[in-house]
Amino acid sequence: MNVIEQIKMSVAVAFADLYNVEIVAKDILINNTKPEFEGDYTVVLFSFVKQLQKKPEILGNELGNYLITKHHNLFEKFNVIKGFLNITISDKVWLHFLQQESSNKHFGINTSSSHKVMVEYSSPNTNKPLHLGHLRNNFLGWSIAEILKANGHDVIKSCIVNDRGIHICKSMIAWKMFANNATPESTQTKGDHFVGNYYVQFNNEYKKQVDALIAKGITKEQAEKDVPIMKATQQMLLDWEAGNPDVIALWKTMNSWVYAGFDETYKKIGSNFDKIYYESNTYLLGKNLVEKGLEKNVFYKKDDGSVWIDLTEDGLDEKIVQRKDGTSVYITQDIGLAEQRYNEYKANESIYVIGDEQNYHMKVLKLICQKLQLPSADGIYHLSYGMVELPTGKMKSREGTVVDADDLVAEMIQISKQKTEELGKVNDFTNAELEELYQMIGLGALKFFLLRVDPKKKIIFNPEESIDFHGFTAPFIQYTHARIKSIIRKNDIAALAEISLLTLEKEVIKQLEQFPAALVEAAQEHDPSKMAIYIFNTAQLFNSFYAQHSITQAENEQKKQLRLHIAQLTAQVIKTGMSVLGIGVPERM
RNA sequence: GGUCUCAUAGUUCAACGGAUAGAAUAGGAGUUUCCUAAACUCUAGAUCCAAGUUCGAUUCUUGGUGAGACCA
Repeated sequence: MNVIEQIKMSVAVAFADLYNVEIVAKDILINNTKPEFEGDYTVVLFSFVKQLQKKPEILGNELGNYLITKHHNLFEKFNVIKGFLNITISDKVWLHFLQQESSNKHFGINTSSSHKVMVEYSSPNTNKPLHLGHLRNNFLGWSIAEILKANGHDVIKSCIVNDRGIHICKSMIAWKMFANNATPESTQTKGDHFVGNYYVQFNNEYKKQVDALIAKGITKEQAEKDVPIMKATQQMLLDWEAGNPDVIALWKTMNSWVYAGFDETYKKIGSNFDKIYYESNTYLLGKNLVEKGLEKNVFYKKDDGSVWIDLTEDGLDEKIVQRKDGTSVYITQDIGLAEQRYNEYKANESIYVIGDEQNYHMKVLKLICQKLQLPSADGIYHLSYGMVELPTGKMKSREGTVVDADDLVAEMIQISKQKTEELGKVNDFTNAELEELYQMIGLGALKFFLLRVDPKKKIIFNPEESIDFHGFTAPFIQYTHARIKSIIRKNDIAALAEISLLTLEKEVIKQLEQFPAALVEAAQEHDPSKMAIYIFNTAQLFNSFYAQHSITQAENEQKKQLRLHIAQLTAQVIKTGMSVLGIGVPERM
């Protein structure tokens, strides 16, 4: 049990013992004591004042005396200021903790849980390459999966590839029209970019054709429907659905190009999946559920034959689930896929990492699943995240204002190379080691930049200003790790002695002791930024300690050993904490 | 039109209803005979507006303003 939990428990017992009132441990608020006051942790007492009919100061003193007397192993002293009971934890507690964990490679990792979670993320379209927004999605999804794993859950990473539909046909049509049988190989182009170029070309041609029709006096609306290229695309979609061999063959070929490109990108950024679903296999799912819904009177049929659900009682709208021609809509497919995945994996929880533009859609999805009484329904969780925008507004692939994922990754690696060379600290590295280091730092900076922010908030990315390598960044944390490792390489670690702690020594240990709780919180909140912030604070605190107190040249051997233990555990916490964010930490940099 | 998000230093981000609102960066001033200065120390600087609930509100409620998303 961690220190905060112990305080809560003993305060709850104290309330029962002293005043005969029952207070649940989790209702007791414990804060880090502010630096300007003496103490390690603070119990906030205001909320109990009314119930106990006691002045805060008196309550604090009675409580403090009780705690000191009953738990003299845990608490050393206390002071009371207004309604705040500031408690100093005994140094022995910190030393004991450090003794226990300083060489534990799995500190903070939980291995026991019966919870099974599926995390769906990435879910790309196969008509264009990945951009910065996809990177946020990938990093978030991958990280939350790792955070859950570190909490002992059984995690399945999944992905639904949007590999069919009108947008894919657009790329295909444009390729047929303009490519002259060019291929990624023949043009030396990465497959996803190659296909994406034809998607762009489609839109250019489409605009041209629309303008031509408007010039002939046709209205804009009509022109947009009538243009030959659009008609051809729609016909191609019908042919695809009918299984036309030529169309299917082209579709398979072009998708395979895209997958080759995606694989390269995924490999580089470290995304991977345990299970990949393809929309072309799942888009017909859910039809049987429409029948079931009608039987259960969850859905109703309109006169034109379309099927709807009325969600007005839940504060939402009426929502169509099947068109009058019998084709299903997105939501129906999603319900069908949810059911199929549950049958396959029986996960207790299903996390969808999807942008906040789909908040409404996901709310509806969960609600319908609940009304259909699907067993997976209550476990649906939408991990919603804000869009990545440019200073000029939203990124639009049609307008060419997207920040390409491959380009950005390459740029970050290039910058880290340049900075590393300027500093010249690793000139003895082999080329392979250098490449690995550049990648670790460049990608780390990028991942941290996207993960350190609360997922639900949008991120403004300014391409003019490159992502920082100083301050609240991954390189700062990586650097802290490298410095520690440098010391550890040169010094042997021996047993800890019982000595008193200086303020910064204690502060670092106290921070480290909170790591398991931080990992739990990040999982519960489904929020990697909690971990990013925690790790940064830890590194920052350690750096202050490092600047203030020499480790190798400590006052005496006991102090040196103490600090070596602190350093070792700090490095371990940084390594584990960064690893769940998908960021590596170097031995040297 | 309806629903939902968001609004904090110049900028980018924190803050379970708790003490004088924390960081980072940019600005100003410093630190290297000593473990890696991608670091450290000091300094200045902010809760969109107005009511309400509360011992206490950046946080909760209501109404505005501004930005965005979604639903027809």
